[in-house]
Amino acid sequence: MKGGGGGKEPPVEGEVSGKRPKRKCLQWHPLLAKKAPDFSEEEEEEDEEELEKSGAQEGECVGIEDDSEEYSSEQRARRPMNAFLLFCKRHRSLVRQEHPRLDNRGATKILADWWAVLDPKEKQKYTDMAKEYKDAFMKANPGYKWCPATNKPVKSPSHSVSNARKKVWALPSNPSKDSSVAKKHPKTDSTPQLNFAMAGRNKTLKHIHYWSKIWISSSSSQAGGTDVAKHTGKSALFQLAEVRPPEDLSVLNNRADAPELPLTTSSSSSSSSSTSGSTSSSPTDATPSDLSPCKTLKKKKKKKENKDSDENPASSKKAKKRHSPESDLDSVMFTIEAVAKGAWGLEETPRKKSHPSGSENDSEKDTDTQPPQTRQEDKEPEVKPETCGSRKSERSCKGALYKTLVSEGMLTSLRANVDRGNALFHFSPTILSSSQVYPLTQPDLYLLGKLEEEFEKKFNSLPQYSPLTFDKKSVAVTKKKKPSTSSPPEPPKTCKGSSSSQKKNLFHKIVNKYKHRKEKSSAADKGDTSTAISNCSDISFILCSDGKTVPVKSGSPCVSPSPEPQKFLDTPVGSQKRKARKSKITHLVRTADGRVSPAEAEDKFKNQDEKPFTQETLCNRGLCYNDPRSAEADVADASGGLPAFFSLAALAEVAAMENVHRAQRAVSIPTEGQVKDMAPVMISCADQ
DNA sequence: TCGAATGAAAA
DNA sequence: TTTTCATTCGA
Repeated sequence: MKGGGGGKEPPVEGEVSGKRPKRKCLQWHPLLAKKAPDFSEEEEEEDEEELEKSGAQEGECVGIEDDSEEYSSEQRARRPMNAFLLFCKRHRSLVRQEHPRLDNRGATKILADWWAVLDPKEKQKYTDMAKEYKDAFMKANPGYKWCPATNKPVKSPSHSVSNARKKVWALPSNPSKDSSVAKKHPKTDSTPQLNFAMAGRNKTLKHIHYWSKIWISSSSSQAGGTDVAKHTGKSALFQLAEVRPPEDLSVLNNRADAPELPLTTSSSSSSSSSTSGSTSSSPTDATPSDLSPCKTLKKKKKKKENKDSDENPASSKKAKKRHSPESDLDSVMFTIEAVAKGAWGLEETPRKKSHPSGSENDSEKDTDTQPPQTRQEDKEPEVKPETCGSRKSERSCKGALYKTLVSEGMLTSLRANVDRGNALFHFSPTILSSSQVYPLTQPDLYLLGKLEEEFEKKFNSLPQYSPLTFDKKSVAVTKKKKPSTSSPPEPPKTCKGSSSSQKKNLFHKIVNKYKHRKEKSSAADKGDTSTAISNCSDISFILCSDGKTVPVKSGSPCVSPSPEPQKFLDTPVGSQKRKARKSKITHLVRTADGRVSPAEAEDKFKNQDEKPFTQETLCNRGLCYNDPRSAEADVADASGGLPAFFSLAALAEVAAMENVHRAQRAVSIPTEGQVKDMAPVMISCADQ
């Protein structure tokens, strides 16, 4: 089953261990941000050690292992997945199920098709999730750079950066070196140390805290959170518990007054958008930890270039650097406090869970099954917070929480996740094991587990469409796209000439791409012939001259921006995207008079061939595909002579509102039937 | 290790 | 404007 999709990273990674897996970046985990166990077991162990160290030592950095150094250096968090990737992750298995023989590439194509067809609303869900994910990530890793840039830090494996090790959490900061980066970070060892100091469990806690909030908030907002919410709350408690260090505790005490959780705020906002921005500007400025994640290496070029120099983190600058650990602690403290006050609970509002919880008493229901203990525990969660005020209590709380979790089944789930390894955030066994050794307490683990679960739940909550559905939809779209192969577009690519080699690669890629497409398309065609699109969403988006889009229901009349032919936005063009720059690619659309611009036409025409369905079909179905990407679709229309509308996914919503205003000019969109009659309207991206 | 997709960020 | 890299995993 689905398992296919699932992945199976683990095995591979393990092997890789020797080499680095492809991914140099560690997978980012909300909690651990850095520690992902991507690497081999050994690495994992190292990680553990690191963790331990950090945790235990907290301040100290001890280089544990040399290896670790490398490791550490590499330890960059992996960049967060974007909406599409989330979508792929969620649906790849389905695709594979349907098309067992299909390789990932093929699956990816299909997914792309699905994505293209995906209802904007649905897409938005993924987008939101991605955003949330990213925001959280950024918070966790303030200085994170997607691309190390030039960097290259990449260090060759050989060299080790002793510092790196230390850093572990810290900065991997950027080793980077790049000027830009470097500037930001202080770089020096000292820095690392600082970070390091923070690190350890504090950091971990921080992350946890952060995530808890985020998820909680989100969960609350979303339905997903039912149980989760509740759990989350607990998790908060856990956090408290974790803060075992007397210091922390003391802090707590001090902080008693802390108002609400700052994090909370942020988290809430996260949904909106502020996050990243806030982050950067955030008071703490935490830049510090940037992990330069990606820096990775990957690229060959870079590697060669290399790195050595890079290594050093030289960056001196660092004005920002720092993120004070304190701040982190503070946040934790706040959280704790809040928890103690019970605020947390409020926030969480785990109400959903409340049902159950509601019982705590009610819990019995669930618990019936379970041992009596469970019940007690259930209650505890809520109660605990208060209790937790002091250390002792905390511990007790932990225990209680732990129990609770167990009783609730969290534990199980956690394990399950681990086993699966598919969780959105992978908890590697390492972590688990580490937990034992490591300062992380079971509760911590649970907490993590919860978070993960929450995350996963969210992830799971994302709609997952049945292949059939997509097939139907996609079929139409797909066909359109795939056909393109016939003519080699241009390879577009304007490559700057960057390196000839690159060009070659590019060229090669393109060629292959085409090949695949052809194959694929053919295959696809075979497979699905049906064109039923019934499922398709009926909403289309029209791009306004100003670039905004207006959503329209196929059935209902709409306004179009201007009668004039517009250009299409640069929106990406399906698979072709990579081939040609969006901007370069012209989508053609039909103007009112039905003409299509030549260039555009070419591309489209290519596609046309294959596309079986005409607009009618679509229209009939009530759908108008306008995939931005699939210019082809347009083309198809062209061929069909039917008008096509382009739907813009994401932005549409927002734009829509505005557009509406503009509607005056807009031309109403014809219904299917109308459409037929009407000449197709092209929408141009450019205002011109 | 590449590739296939999309998307976000960086150079 | 172009390049990287995030996920997945067969080839």
